[in-house]
Amino acid sequence: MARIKIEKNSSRKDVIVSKAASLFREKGFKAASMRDLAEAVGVEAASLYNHIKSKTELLHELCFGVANRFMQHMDEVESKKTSSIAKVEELVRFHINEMVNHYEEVYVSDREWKHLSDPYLSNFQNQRRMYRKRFAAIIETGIRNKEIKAIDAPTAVLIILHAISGIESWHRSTQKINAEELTNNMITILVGGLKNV
Amino acid sequence: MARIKIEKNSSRKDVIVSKAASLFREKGFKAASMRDLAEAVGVEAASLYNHIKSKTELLHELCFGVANRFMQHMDEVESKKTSSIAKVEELVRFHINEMVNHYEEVYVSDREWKHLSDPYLSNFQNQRRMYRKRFAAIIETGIRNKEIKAIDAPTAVLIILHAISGIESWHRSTQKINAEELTNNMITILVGGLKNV
DNA sequence: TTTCTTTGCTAACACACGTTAGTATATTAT
DNA sequence: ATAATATACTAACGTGTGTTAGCAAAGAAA
Repeated sequence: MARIKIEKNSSRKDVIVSKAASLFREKGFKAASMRDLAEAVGVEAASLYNHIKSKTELLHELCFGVANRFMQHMDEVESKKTSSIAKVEELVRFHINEMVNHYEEVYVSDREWKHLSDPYLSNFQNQRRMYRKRFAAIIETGIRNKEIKAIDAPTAVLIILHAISGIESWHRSTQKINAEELTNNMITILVGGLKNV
Repeated sequence: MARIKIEKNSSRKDVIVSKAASLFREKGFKAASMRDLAEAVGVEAASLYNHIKSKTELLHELCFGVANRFMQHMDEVESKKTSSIAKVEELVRFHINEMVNHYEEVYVSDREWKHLSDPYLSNFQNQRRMYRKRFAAIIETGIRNKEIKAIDAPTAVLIILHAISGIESWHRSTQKINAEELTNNMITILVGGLKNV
């Protein structure tokens, strides 16, 4: 009888959620079927329901797992007593790091949240909006301090966040530069471009 | 009997393709059903098939329509005798313009091409790869000319293209700055950030 | 008006989907 | 060893999907 193999400190549900992340990333939430997922896990489709409530729950788990990590990091950054530009850089570094090392979950959370349903959907959208506002507020402070160029802060946030999500292409590309180099390049362009000189 | 209303110089198929764009954008290709589309068009689902071959054909139409426009523009830009930085700016302006004025099609082409199937899929992916290579080549020339900062060109392309696709968020946002202002802000950050000073 | 073509309709098909019920088999606790 | 629990299986359900067949009505051409 096939059995889901687990590693230490991880439940069978964790295994399912993780496989779901890579499947949802590859095919999209709607196009990925529970039978696909079952096959990836090595079990029959019905068996999955001993561990999870529904397909949608998997999406919740992924989206809010990612959202909570980002929110918590924002809390930490805001409470620091560093310059605005340093805060921006730390936020950007965190984003890049998440995108490089937790690619599948972050990607899914970013692209597939549309398929959440209320009240989760509204909740998620609010968190996103809030995160971006807080990010923009940091940039605006930097502009007032003359650390940062006088630009439209929401537009800058939009550019930064989407640019980072472009690391998706990096993951797919065959001739990858290494992760550190990628990070440095992105920091140079994104953060360097903001600095007042 | 309901009839698809057409405007001058446009077929009924055009109407369907256009409605498909906004539906695919809103729900995603897989989640949007032909019955949804039929309702948006104002007709029964089966009637659509008097004008189109399949659901997938709609996606082909959208993806390659967009891809061809971008490719043709790249041809034009490459053949000009202007500086590299001017070429980059023109490419960026074109992208922004397309994203602002043909939002739905461009968005769908960008996010839903995964659901194409071979040989269309490979064809589309190749076109994308080529486009990016040609974009990167322009930047590299600019670097050799000392017009542009010494950065990793493919990374720069990745950042630029994804940043622009972030205009999606601008479309969804309630307090939009106007399109011209948005364009100027993006040009400032993206193109300005490349220039060697 | 009559004929031909276009465009719409209803009905239905075959299939893939998420999920549940009921049951068997491992693993863990007593 | 026995009982209890966790996990897997097979079978099937209802639903929604893309699409086709066959027929009706509308518009264009004669």
